[in-house]
Amino acid sequence: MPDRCAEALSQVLELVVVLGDDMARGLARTGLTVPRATLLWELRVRGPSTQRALADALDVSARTVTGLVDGLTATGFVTREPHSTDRRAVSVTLTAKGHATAEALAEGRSALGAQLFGDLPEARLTAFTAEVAALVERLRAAIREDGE
Amino acid sequence: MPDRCAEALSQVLELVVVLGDDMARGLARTGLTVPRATLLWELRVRGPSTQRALADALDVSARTVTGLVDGLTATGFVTREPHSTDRRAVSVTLTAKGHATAEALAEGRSALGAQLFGDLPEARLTAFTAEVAALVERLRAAIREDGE
DNA sequence: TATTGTTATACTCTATAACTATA
DNA sequence: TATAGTTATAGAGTATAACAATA
Repeated sequence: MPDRCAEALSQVLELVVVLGDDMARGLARTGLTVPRATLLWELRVRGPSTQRALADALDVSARTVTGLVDGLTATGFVTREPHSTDRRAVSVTLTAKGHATAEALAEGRSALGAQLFGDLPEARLTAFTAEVAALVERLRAAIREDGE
Repeated sequence: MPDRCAEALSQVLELVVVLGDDMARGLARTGLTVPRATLLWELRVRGPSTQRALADALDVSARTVTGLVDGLTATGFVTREPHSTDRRAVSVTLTAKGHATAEALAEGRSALGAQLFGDLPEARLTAFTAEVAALVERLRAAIREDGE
C-alpha cells in the first residue's frame, strides 16, 4: 500500500508550518511575537491577571512570564498594576493600545476563518471540524499513553 | 449564525499547538530541537549539502545555519567536510549517529501517521487529506495576495 | 565583483536556582 | 512554611552587518 497515512501527516505538517509562518508574519506587523500575542489573547479572555495565573495558562515558567510582561510593558501593550488583595502579586492589565490590539487580533482571526472556510458547504465544514477534533483527541491519547 | 468558521479555525490551531508540542517533546528525547531536526531531515533527503543550500531549504539566514551546524557538530550528528570543488564552502555531512537518528525520525513519523490515521476508512482519509491540502492552498493564496 | 561562511552584536523565548517580600 | 515575582545565569533560535577567503 502506498502510505496514505504518511501522506496525510505530511499535509497536516505542511499546514502547521504555513499557518505558523502566516501568524508570525501577521503579528510582526503589529509589533508582537507569538508568545506575546498569546499572553494578550489570554488577558482579553480572562481580564487582568496575576503573572502566576498567566504562567499556568500559557504553560510556561514564572520567569518566562516576567520576560513577556517586560516586553509588553516596554512596547505599551500592558501595565503592571498592584493587586487589590495580595501585595506580592501584580495585576497585568491591558492598556488602551493593548485592548485595541487584542480586539484586532480577534477580528483578524475571524477574517482568516472566513477566508479559509467561508466558501465551504456547511456539511463539509462540520465534518472537517469533527475530523480535526478527533485528530486532536487521538494525539492527546497517544501523548498520555506515551508519558507513562 | 454561530461562527462555524471560527470554530474550525480554533480546532486547527489547537491541532497545531498539540502537534507542535508533541514533536518538540519527542525530539528532545533524542537530544534534538525542531530546527536541528529539520536540518537533519533535509540532509537525509538531499545528502551532503553546503550551508548555503541548507539556509535556502530551511528559509533562514546563513548565520542561523552556522549556529545550527555548530550545535549539531558539537552533539555528534553531523560533520563539516571540505567541499570537493569550492574551497569557500563546506559540505555538511551526517555522521553514523546522524544517519541513524534521521532514519529513526522517519520511522517515528511513519508510526505517528499510522497512529493518527491508521484506523480511518480509506475514503475518509483521502477526503481529509484533500481538505487539508486545499486549506494549505487557500492559505498560500491569501498570503500571496497579502504580500503585495 | 559576487558568493560562502564566520565573527560581532543583539533580541526573543525558554528554563533553573537563589532571593525578596509577602501570605 | 509556602507563594508571587525578580535577579542571575545560561542555552537556543533568529537576524543584520562587517569581514575573510575564494570564485
